This record gives sequence, C-alpha cells and structure tokens, in this order.
Amino acid sequence: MQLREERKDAAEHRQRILQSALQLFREHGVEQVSMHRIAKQAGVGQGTLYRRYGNKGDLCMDLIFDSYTKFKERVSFYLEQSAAESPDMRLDGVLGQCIDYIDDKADLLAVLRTLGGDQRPGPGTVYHSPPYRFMHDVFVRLILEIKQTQNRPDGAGEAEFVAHAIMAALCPDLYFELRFGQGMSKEQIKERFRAFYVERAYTDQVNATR
Amino acid sequence: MQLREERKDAAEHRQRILQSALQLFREHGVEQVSMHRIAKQAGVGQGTLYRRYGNKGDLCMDLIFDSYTKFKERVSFYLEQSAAESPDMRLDGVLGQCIDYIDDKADLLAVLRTLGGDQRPGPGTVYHSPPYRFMHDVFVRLILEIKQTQNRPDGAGEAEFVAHAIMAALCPDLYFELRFGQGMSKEQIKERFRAFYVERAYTDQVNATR
DNA sequence: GGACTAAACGGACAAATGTCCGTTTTTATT
DNA sequence: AATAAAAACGGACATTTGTCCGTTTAGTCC
Repeated sequence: MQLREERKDAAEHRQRILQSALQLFREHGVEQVSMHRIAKQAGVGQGTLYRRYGNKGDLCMDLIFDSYTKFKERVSFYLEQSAAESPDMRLDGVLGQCIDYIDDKADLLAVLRTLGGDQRPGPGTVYHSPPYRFMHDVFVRLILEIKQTQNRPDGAGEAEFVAHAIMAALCPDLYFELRFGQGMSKEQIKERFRAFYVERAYTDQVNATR
Repeated sequence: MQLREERKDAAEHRQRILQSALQLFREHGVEQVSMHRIAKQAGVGQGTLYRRYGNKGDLCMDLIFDSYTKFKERVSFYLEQSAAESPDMRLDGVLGQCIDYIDDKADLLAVLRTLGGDQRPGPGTVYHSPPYRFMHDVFVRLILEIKQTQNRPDGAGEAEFVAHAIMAALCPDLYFELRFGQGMSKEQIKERFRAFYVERAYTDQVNATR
C-alpha cells in the first residue's frame, strides 16, 4: 500500500467541520467564531480540528477552495478564448473577474490575508501561496504581452513588480474600504482599475505605435 | 481643574514600558515578545500595560511615533522646498522617502498592519488612521498636480483611487518580499516605483503636451 | 476473523491576549 | 495637613490559539 485514501471517518469529520464552520460564520461572522467553538459544534476534539487546519485561515482556504478552483478555471478559460483580443482588453477582463471574485468572497479572503501565516519573507507568506502565484503569473504574462505590443523591452523583472503592484491593490481590505467605506459600487471600482492599470497602458500603446 | 497633565507615575511607567519593549524587541524580535513579558520586564501589571496600549500594534505605534513625526516633517519640508519642481519629480521624491522609511522601520510597521485593529470598514481600519490619511492626501495632491499639468481633468475621485493603489503597493510586507524574498536592493525597488508610478505618468505628460 | 500499523482522535495543557474590579496613589482643594 | 475625586495600578480571570500525547479506529495482510 503506497498511497492511502483519506480515511472514511476523517472525511466525514472534515465535512462536519466545514459545514459547522460555514454555518457559524454565516450566523455570527467569521471573526466572532473561535476554533474551539467550531470543534465543539462539529463534535470533534480540538486536536482533530487543528491537525487538519493549522489556523482559521487554513479553514477558510478550504471553505473557498471550490470557488477558488472555479475562479481559476474561469480565468484560464477566459484567457484561452480571448487569446485573439488585445492584451489590454484581456487585462481588463481578468481584473474584472478578480474584482467579481473578491466582491463575492471578501469576508473569507480578508481572514485569509490576516491569518495566512508568517510575516517574514520566504515560503509561508502570501506571496508564495499557490493562489497568489497563479494570479501574479497571469498578470506578468499579460503585462509582458502589452509591452511586446508596444515594442518596449521588459527591464529586468519590471513586469514582475507591476504584477505585485496590481495584486497589492486587489487586497480585500482596500476593496472593503472602497466599497463600503466610501460607498463605491463594484462597477465604479472596476472602472477605476481599468482607468489606472489598463487605459494608461493603452494610451502609451497608442502613442508608441504612432 | 480642567485639563490634567499625565500623572508622574504614569509617565514614568510609560517610559519603562517603551524602553523594555524596545529592548525585548531588539533582543528577541517583535513577534517573539508577548505583552505579558513586556509588562513583567517593565515591572508593571498586565492591566497597566493594556490600559495604555490596547495591543502590540498600539505599542509599536508609540515606539515609532517619534520617527514617524520626523518622517512627516521631512516629507512636508521636502514638498515645500521642492514646490517649484515638476510634480513628477516630487512624486518620485516622496516615494523615495516612503521607501527609505519603510526600509528603516519595516519590522515595526509590519506589526502595525497586522495588529492595527478591525478589518471591517469604517473608523478603526488602517485607511482611517492619521498616518495613512496623511500620506494618502500627499499622493492625491501630487497626482492632481500631475493631471493639471497634463490638462487632464480628474474623473470623480480618480486621484483618490490611484493614491490608494500606491499606498497598497507600499505595504511593508511586499517590501519585505521584494527586498529579502527576491533579493532586490532598496535602490532597485525605488527604481521600480519610479518606473511604474512616475515615468508612465511622465510619458503621458510628454504626449499630452505635444 | 485476528493482528498489526498508520492514521486519526480528543481532551488536557501551555501560552498569549485582553478584561475586570477592588485597591492604591496622585493631585487639586480646603 | 486632611480630604476627596480622579486616575492609575496590578493581578486574577476569562477566552482564544495552538500543542502534546496516550488512546482509539480504520484499513491491510495473512
């Protein structure tokens, strides 16, 4: 026996944990629910809960895993089927999908960021998590495409930086602030991202191709 | 008696707390030092410590208050004495000063962000803290100046958004990652900020004033 | 079915954060 | 100097996170 399946009891417990967490989160808000309470509600021990999920962030990660997978697929699919479009439009499209996703899952995503692990650099930071890497990579490619269209070479990892900058602006906290603190609509926020990250690039492109 | 001064014993305790915290932070790293330990080291009770500083973030805030004040003054002074320069150059200058400051205080600033309070929008978030407001305001003014130079009107709060975007990219965590995770030098990071936030604006400007 | 092993269990325990409240000290007033 | 109110004190306590380890259970092999 080389690779064992997840044990039946373990699988059942995970379902119970996820369901209990979801219910409690909905009822009392993510921040107000302790791990202890989730374990109690699910009828499992502390250790059982913690062995599976090292912290609330891990748990949230699993809670949004399905939706994240779908998000990832949507983005990948969009990129494939829009391959013929201009990279600017595609950047705009991806940004729109990110914002839709954040709008949908903002509360859980915010917890992820806060409880996601170390602050120190290296593995364990958000910057090395698969979701971050995935989106960062998508942005890097798009930016490189845009630069290529404009015949502007990429100065040693410039696109890498810009992708980080975009990701930073996409943080759920800021979205919260714009959406509810300042009362902007989702569409208004998308428009701002477009104006700043896409249209400026587009302007450059127009000028560069003259 | 209308306004009382801070009591003598309280003032002394605050000094002891700050000094103890600073020493312990230096010795063991900010994350490794508990509030309990700081209280013990300072020879005061838990309650005394917590009444003054609601959490470690508050304490760090006080620890960097002096340096923040100086930073603020440096920025204000720079803006005054560079009033004749182009807004692009001034934006670059301010960005440089921010990065210098982050580089200097990265560890404490990172704690501030993590432990700074609520995630929910409204007062209590980073976005409403005086330091954030101050820098955000500085960026808004500079961006408006740039737009004015280019004869581009500011579409309803566009500058506000861009300022948030810049602030987001200035988060200590990302700086850490670039600096130590990816091994970039401080100057390289400054160069990236300049290239993305200043030179692109400058390119636009050149084109717009043709 | 019996036995063995790896995985999972769960609750006690440790450590940290943050609160509460009876007690002490400072300070202004007389 | 006595007094009283305001402010500060401090440690016990509650809550939460996270760990440890002896015990139980599912899956496999015979």
